[in-house]
Amino acid sequence: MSQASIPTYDPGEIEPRWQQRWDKDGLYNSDIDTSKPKHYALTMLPYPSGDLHIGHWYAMTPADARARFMRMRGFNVLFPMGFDAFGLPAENAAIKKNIHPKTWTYANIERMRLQLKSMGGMFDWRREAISADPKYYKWSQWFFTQLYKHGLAYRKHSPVDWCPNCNTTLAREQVWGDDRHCERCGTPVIKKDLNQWFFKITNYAEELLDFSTIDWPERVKTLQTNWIGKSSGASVTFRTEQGDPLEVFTTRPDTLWGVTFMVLAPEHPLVAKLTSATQKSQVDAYLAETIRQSDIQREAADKEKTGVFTGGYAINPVNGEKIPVWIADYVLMTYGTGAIMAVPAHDQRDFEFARKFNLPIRVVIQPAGEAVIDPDTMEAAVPAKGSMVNSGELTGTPENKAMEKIIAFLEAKKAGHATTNYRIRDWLISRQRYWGAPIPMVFCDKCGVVPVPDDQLPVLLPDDVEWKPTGESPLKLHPTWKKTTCPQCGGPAERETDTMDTFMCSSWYHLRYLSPNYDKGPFDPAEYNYWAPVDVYTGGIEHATMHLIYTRFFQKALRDMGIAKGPEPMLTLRNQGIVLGEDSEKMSKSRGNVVAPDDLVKAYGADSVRAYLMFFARWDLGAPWNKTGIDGTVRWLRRVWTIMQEPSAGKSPSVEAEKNLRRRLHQTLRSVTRDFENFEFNTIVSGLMELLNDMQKFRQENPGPSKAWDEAVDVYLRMLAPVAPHISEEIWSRLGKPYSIHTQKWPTVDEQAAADETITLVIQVNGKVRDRLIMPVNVSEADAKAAALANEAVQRALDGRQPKQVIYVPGRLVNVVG
RNA sequence: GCCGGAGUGGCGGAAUUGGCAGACGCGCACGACUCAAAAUCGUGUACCGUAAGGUAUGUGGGUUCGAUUCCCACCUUCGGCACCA
Repeated sequence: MSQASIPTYDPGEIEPRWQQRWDKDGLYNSDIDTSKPKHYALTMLPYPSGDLHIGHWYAMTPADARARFMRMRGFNVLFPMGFDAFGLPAENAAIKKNIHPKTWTYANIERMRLQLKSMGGMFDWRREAISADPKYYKWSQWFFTQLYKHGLAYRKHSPVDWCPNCNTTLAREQVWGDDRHCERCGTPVIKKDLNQWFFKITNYAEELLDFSTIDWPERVKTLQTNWIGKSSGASVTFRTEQGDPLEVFTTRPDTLWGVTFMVLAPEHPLVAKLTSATQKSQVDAYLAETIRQSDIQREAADKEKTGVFTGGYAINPVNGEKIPVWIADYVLMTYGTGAIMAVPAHDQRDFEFARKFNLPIRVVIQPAGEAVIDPDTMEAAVPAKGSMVNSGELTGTPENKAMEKIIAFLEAKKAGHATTNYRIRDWLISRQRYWGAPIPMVFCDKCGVVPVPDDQLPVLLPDDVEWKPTGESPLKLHPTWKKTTCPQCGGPAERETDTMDTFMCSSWYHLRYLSPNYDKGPFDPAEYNYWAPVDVYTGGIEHATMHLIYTRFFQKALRDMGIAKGPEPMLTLRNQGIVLGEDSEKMSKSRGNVVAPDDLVKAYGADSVRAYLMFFARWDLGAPWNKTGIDGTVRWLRRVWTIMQEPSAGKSPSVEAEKNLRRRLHQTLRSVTRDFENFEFNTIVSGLMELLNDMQKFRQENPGPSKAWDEAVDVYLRMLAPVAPHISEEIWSRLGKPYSIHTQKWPTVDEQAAADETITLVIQVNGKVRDRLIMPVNVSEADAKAAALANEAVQRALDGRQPKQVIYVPGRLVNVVG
């Protein structure tokens, strides 16, 4: 057989053929097998938007390669796939094209499933779960009622964020940026007062800060930590003149003697009672103005302070002083207690307010050794670092004792105590949209709010609905759907007409994958006990303070309700970056810079696309797409194709040549193995490219039969298999090796073969490289130093000077200092 | 303002623990094959310099025999948070 008899590499023929074979053989079915360690690998489930995007490929193919690697390493790997099928885009597309959201969604799923299959992934499709499927959302609803029964779901009338474009409320996590825009569509949100369902994620604020049992990226942990926003301080209770308790939260209770006024949020419940007759018209005018302004205007940090005096006073519990109470919109009702004690000497915001309204300023913290601060001439609040002064019986307390002493003082006076505040708010779960899981609650005039009993779940989403948005839940406008009977008393009742945030569905999908058809519970306990938790989770960082915080909350809630075990749902998390368009901008249809994976597969084959996506950027960073770059991986796979299949004929290699080949082979195996473990996909491919270059050179010089060559081909194909599953399977089969390459063992590094026999000894003078010498690996220190000192380039660089010192790093270098 | 990521050739990037900076690939240039082109193969490719050599990992310092790597102070950029008490 000559080279001419090796057919041309034709991925278009090879790839579908193997995909069908694997499918037919159930090669990627994962079943419980207690004889093997399990490995649950998961990528964030896609939304069925219509077409598989290059971003999906970028997320999924390296994850698939790693799952395959783990399988070859002897793990029983589960790598499932499904669809986050509820959500707004379905409704929006349906409105635009006048098709039912369900039709649109399921047609897209069909399409995307085929596209996913073209990737050659090792998905176990028997485990596919679709969140819009009643047998799925039955359990989303069941979880809702469970949370309700355990006091973790509640309904509250409050001001909430509303997206006027999406026509629905949003959770705080789904409102982004300076201009407080909707995370989905970018429209700035407005406030509305509505009765909405919430999940008590705040109950878990403290526990969510604990990442000690999981291996997650620092970035995600930081984002979540910032989001949770823990601050420690004290709760201090002032009293109004009328005797009402007026509680504030402060991180600096040691500045209590510096309080010269108090400020309430305009919405604070005590405002009306505190307002004096003379101030009433001013207060009312301010309240009216505040309501008129948007949140964005109100919360702009650079805005000049505004506010009015209520005419009322409060008593400072530490010294009995009577201090004026103001209202101002820089105090937010949504944080702390909606009231603050103002310490203008040591807080810049309070300082600005005091200067503007001529309120007194009193310094109560004095830095050691600095000039005494004059409140009349100071131009900004001074940092409260130093000993307490002007603070009654606590005057003189040093900084490091201040907190401890003031807390004890407050507790003794029963005026306050140490406490912690969190920025995170409860998760608003209600959505005024059609294409979601109905919230399974019933309102009865007699019995109040009643959860739908388990045996009446799921509460089915009706198909015959006017799903165009009106600002009201489409289910509310359905003529009959909401009418029901009370599960408790049997009397007439109405259903909740809001649907759930789709992040509810995605909070537990990793559990549904385990047994998507199980009907006695959300998941089959046998499957759960074997597979859970997720070992490796991969996806985008944009979910750091949405999905990734919700799903952690969900796991903790399930654990506390006795439904699941363990504190965390996903043990290891890795984020991929973003593939930008060739113009370095985010890919979008309107920019016309979208790269379509289908076209790439058609032009180059899935294996080349997979390899290129792993190779072209650091996976965690992403990069702009480069059209010509893929030629590199295409050429590489073509060369693999011919070199691996070239029959042996001619001169056989020397023992030395074989030894060198094996050394390179096993060194590469070592690095590729390590890189797979570390999610360093780009160097896996470059390592394989380098080895191929070496193998090609070897083969050009030694085309004859060789055991080492056969070994190299065998090991090379195994290493290639996770990256390029089709071509490796095809060559493997054409070489007459047993089906399937994907069930073969990952090769073991022969450390002896991988060991270097010679080293390149770097010869430096004063840290600058002057020469490189090939030396035996076991060269003695004396010999290495002697060789360096005798070196011509070293002598030239020394220029007659005597070496002061000679540094020897075994196996690496000699540095002559002189 | 606070927190975090990232700054290395024309481009994407590589460099176990502080020890050969620029692997691998793209692009480019030249050459081979070809009537020609594509494909393929080969050679070269950080910068300055004819060379010896010198200069280079965002900037400026420091530690060290030796720094892309460690420390300090900055700059740029991306992301998050922010009148959060």
